[in-house]
Order: sequence, then structure tokens, then C-alpha cells
Amino acid sequence: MSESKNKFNKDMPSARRNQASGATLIDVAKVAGVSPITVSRALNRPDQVSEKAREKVRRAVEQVGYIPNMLAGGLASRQSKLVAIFVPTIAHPIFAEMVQALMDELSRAGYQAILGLTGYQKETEETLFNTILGRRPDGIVLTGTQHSELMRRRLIASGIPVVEAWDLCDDPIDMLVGFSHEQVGREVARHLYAKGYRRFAVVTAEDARGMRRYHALLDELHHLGIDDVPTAFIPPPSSLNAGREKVCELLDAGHRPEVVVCSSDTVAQGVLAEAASRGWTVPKDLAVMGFGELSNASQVYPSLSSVRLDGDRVGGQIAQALLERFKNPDAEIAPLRIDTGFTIVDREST
Amino acid sequence: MSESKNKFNKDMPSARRNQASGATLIDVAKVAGVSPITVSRALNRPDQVSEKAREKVRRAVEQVGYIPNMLAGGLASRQSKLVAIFVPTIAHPIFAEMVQALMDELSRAGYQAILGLTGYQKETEETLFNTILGRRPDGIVLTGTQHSELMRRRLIASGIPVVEAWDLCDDPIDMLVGFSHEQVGREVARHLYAKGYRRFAVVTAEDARGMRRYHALLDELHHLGIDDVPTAFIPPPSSLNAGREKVCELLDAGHRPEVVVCSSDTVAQGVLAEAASRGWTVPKDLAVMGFGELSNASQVYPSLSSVRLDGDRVGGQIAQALLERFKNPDAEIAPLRIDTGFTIVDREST
DNA sequence: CTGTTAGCGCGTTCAT
DNA sequence: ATGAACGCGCTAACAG
Repeated sequence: MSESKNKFNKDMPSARRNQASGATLIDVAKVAGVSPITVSRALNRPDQVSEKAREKVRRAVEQVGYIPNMLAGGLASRQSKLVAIFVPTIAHPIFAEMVQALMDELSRAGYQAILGLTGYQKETEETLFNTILGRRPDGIVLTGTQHSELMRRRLIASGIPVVEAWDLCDDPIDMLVGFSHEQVGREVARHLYAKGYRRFAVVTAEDARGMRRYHALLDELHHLGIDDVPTAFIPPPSSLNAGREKVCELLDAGHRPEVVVCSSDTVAQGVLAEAASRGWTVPKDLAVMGFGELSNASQVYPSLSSVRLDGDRVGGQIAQALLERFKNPDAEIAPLRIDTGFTIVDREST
Repeated sequence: MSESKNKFNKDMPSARRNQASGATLIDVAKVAGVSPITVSRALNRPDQVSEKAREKVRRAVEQVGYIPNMLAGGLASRQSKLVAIFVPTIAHPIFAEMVQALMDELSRAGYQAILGLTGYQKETEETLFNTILGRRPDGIVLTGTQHSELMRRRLIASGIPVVEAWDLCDDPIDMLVGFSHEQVGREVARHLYAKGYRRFAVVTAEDARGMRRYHALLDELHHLGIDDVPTAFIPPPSSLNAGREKVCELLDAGHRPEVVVCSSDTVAQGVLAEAASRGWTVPKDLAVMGFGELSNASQVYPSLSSVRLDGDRVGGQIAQALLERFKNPDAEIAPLRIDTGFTIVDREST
């Protein structure tokens, strides 16, 4: 640690100049006694190199501790082997799960992920976007389908493969992996109706997606002959306590539903708490339907039914779509659209 | 979408050649009517460029939609502006929180993070490590202090700033941010003793860190004159149910503790569940101490005390240590060692 | 199957 | 305050 200055002479061996364990392709080539390009090929296209050469290279790599510089590689090949993933936050289990699954899948194909956290206001969405695009990702994963026009245009113009996740919409930028909120609403309605429930109530947050589920639910219930659905709306941010208060209001107003459909598991937990404090048994006295990640609430409240989005599954499908596209970039026609579906986890029957 | 082939002539404008929104520094320079290097400086060292030039550049950037290529920039400057973060998983809230805080802090300083998920066996730790080092990160964050000798040596040799997080140990690679498990054990003992508890029991997972807390707890209790501490060990993986079963065994064996100390909140929830099913009030009939993220268990079980690690705080301190080092690389003496501490969240008193 | 040549897009020198 | 030349480490294209 004596030579503090970083001034390096051009005539010192490159092993001395380069930081991370030093060695470059050229060093490896020298040791192996082949040309640099042969080393490159031995590493990236082994089939184009003789077994003998490969072996020499392998040993040389080992000996000098060579780690390919992907900045240089990416620059030259125009392939960063990077996929940008934009999510609001990873502190929410459902996104964490998706990201985890996605990264795992990508890594086995030799790709790495770079995360863009859009939830923080500190950086504008555009700034974040630019910084990340500066890494020249080979693919981009977006959460949701509502982005600024500018972003959409730039993305389309860039020609980079894009996957929009979680939602299904009509005019995707490129590829789409998600589920239909309308379908969730309808299926929940049918599911509960089929189980025999007739007196419904709803406690829902007022966000766009929750409302889409809600309206589809109402619509389907209407078709089933049910029109009176007492509803309490929660202004954002929704919370366990808000759920509890709102269901209280409904009950205090004299409503006696057999089942309460909630816009999220958090809200549902509030309802469960209220039920417990009234000494009601779930689902006998009151059934509760949640929506979302469930997390460990499922262990705490075995009686909570819920619509579960499977982050693993979504992540896997995104990866699949992306990797497919990398392999076969010509499939420009008919934007891919994958419906991962969702699962109604019925805790009552188990 | 008509010209499908990617063959590009050298004489076509570079805007056509380059993928992501196309423009290069040279394009900007042409439009702005200055030399490329002036553009570079206007963007990276604004103070070295006249206001007039800056304005011209700014407009040209806007016009052509220029996004700097950080692969090229990193290669030339030997600064990737990337920080590698290794964590077992981000599906666990406590790591997610840390990563989120860390990324946020780094991004305001112009750095981005690249994640290495060590929890998956599919890739060996070494492979993961090499792939990520290929991006030439300017800094590295490691979780825990137990790494292979090879990794340690390579890391030290590389000269890249390293922060080890979560644990405190005696021979850090470089910088260290964490807390002492021993200290947690001791403080929990003192805390509970001070509250008047005398009959202790422990339900702990058999992992290394949990055992370190456990032994420190026993040791401190011993100093306080308490030597009989019935303990149940949970072989990995620990779970809510395991916690419940184990505490059952203790109780069935005739032990009547006033307080049960658990190795994690998950285990603690199992204990709470068992207490509930016996009709016991927490903490009156039985107090419970957890450890970890708490997550929404705190809302479900307001009576659960816990030792809380603050992911935000840890993430923030890591960022601070790293950024400090980037600014002042000469501080090679005396490895930094930050104890972020922890908080005993006492739900009983609120 | 292997080597040669010529950049990828940018920042670092050293000039002016 | 601005510019010219050169090189970062690697790979694409074209030879041989």
C-alpha cells in the first residue's frame, strides 16, 4: 500500500494497470501462447476453437485470474448482457419475489439484472430511466402499463425488447406479461357465488386497479342476480387499520354480509381483526377474501381466502419472453401477450 | 419495421447505427458546434466549461435525445459508477429494506447498484462473484463476514472498496457495518431482567448467528444469577410451526417461564400462537421476545417484543462508508468499523 | 481453425 | 477555456 499515486506508465505490464485482479485478455493470450481473439473465442464461442487451444486458454485464465471486462466486451459487441428491471419498490414481497425469480432465470442464461426503483420521488422517473438506459441494457422490464408518452416513444424508437408486467392492456409497447384485473373481479364473484354466498360486501382502496376489479365484481354479481353490494372505499394509503374501520362502518350501518371482498390482504387483515374482536369465527360467521401477496398472513389467519399473484411465475414468464426474443429478434409481428393468470387460494376448504 | 437486417454501413450517420436512441457524443458535438470533448466536459465537469458552451450542449443533448453510454465511459475512465451488492435473497424484508435504502442513497450520488443473489445454489458463489466483478464495480457490499479464502484474497488484491454488512468481526476485509450478536444477547438479557423477569426460556434456531446470541444471553443471565434456562433448539429451516411445537415441548415438560426468548420473529409468532391457543394473555401470562424484521407481525401481535434491525439504517451507513471512500481513497489505514446498533422494541410498554 | 485489422464511445493526457 | 491525439479491453469483419 506504499505507492499511493495512481499514475501508471504505459510500459508497465498491464497486469499492474488494471484494477480488479488485473489481467486482461492480452495477458491471457501471452501466457497461453495464442492470439487475443482466440482467447476471446475460447471463452465465448468454445465450439469455434480447437480443444487444444481451449485447454491452453483455460489454464492461462486460471493462472492469471482473468475476469473478462464486460464493459469493454459490451462496448465492442453491443451486447451488455444486462436487463433493466423497473419496479416501484423491492420492499414489497410481491415485487421482491418477482425480481428474485426473474434474476435467477436470467442469470442461468448469462444475463444480469439492473434494478430501477421507481417508487422514490427523489429521482424523477425520467432521470432514473436515463441513468439506466446509459448501461445499454439488452432488454427492459416495466411494471404496470402506464408510462409517460415520452418514455413510450423513446422505448419504441430504441428497438430494445420491452416487457410490461403485472397488467394487461390493449396497446403494449412490445411484450406483455400479466393478468386482467377485470378477470380477477369476475372470477372472484363466480367463485364465491358458487360456494353459496349471496350477501356480499366490499372494502376496497380507491386506486385504479382495485377499482377495475371492483367494477368487474359488481358487474358479474349483477349477472348473477345480486345488486345490493354495500361498499366502503378507503382513500389511499390503505392499511390494516383503515380496513378495520371501514368494515366497522358497514357493520354499524346494519349490513350483515356473509362475505367481505377486500382490495388487498392488508385490508383483509383489518377485517379479520374486527371479526375476531367481535368474537366471530371466520369463515363461518363471516368469510373474507383478500388479494395480493398473502405473505405470512396465511399462517396467522388460516381462514383468509385470497387471490394470489405468483411472483415466481410472473418472473419466470418475463424471463422466458425476453430470452426468446434475444434468441430470435425477428419476431417483430404481433406483440407477445402472456396471461399468467392468478390463483384463488381458498383457505376455507383446506 | 421494414428494414429487418442489422447490417450497417460505416457511412450511415451514427445515429442510425447505435441502438438505444442512437445519438453519440459526436452527434451532440456536431449539433452543438463544439468538439466532442467539450460535450463530455459540459456533462461531467460543468465548471470547466463556459456557460455559453454548456447551454449549446444542453440544447443539442435535448434535441438528439442523447444518453451517455456508460459502458464506453466506464471503460475509458475506469469508473463504472456501479456498486455490487451481495445478499442471500431480496425476498426477505430485512434485506429488501437494506438494499432499497442503499440503492436510494447511492443513486443520489450518481451510482447504481448491481445485485448478486447468493442464496441460490444453482450458480456457485464463485461464478456469481466473477460475473459481477466483470462489471468492474467501484465498490462491493457483502452480507455477513464468512466468505471463502479465495474470495477474500481476490477482493483484497483487487483494491476495490469493500463493505461487509450485518455482522461485526475481528478481521474485516476492508470496511465493516453491522452489529454484534453477542451484544444483542447480552442486552436482551439485561433488558428483560431489568423489567423484572426471572424465569427465562429460549427457543432458538441452530444457526451460527442465533447461537452466538444465545450463548451471550446465557452468559449474561449467569452473571445476573440465573442459571436455569430451559432451551429448545430448532434444526433448520426454522418456521412458525417449528417454534410452536418446540415451545410446546418446553411447556409440556413442566417448565413455566415468564418470558420466552426466540431466535427470530417467525419463531416468536409460533410461540404467540401456542400461547393464544392456551388462552394465555401476552405478555401478562407469558412474555415473548423475537428478533428480526417484525414486518406486519407487529400489527397482528402488538404484544410481541423484538430486537429490530433497521435495514434503512444499515443501508444508509453502508452507502455513507462507501461514498466517503470513493471521495477519499487514501484512507487506507484502520479499517472503518461502524456499529449501527439495534433497537429493542418493547411492545409491552406502549 | 486461427490471426489481422479496425473500430465500439468515451475520457485522459498534453497541447493551445 | 477548448481541442487533438491516443488508448481503455474487447470483438466484428475479413482474411489466411
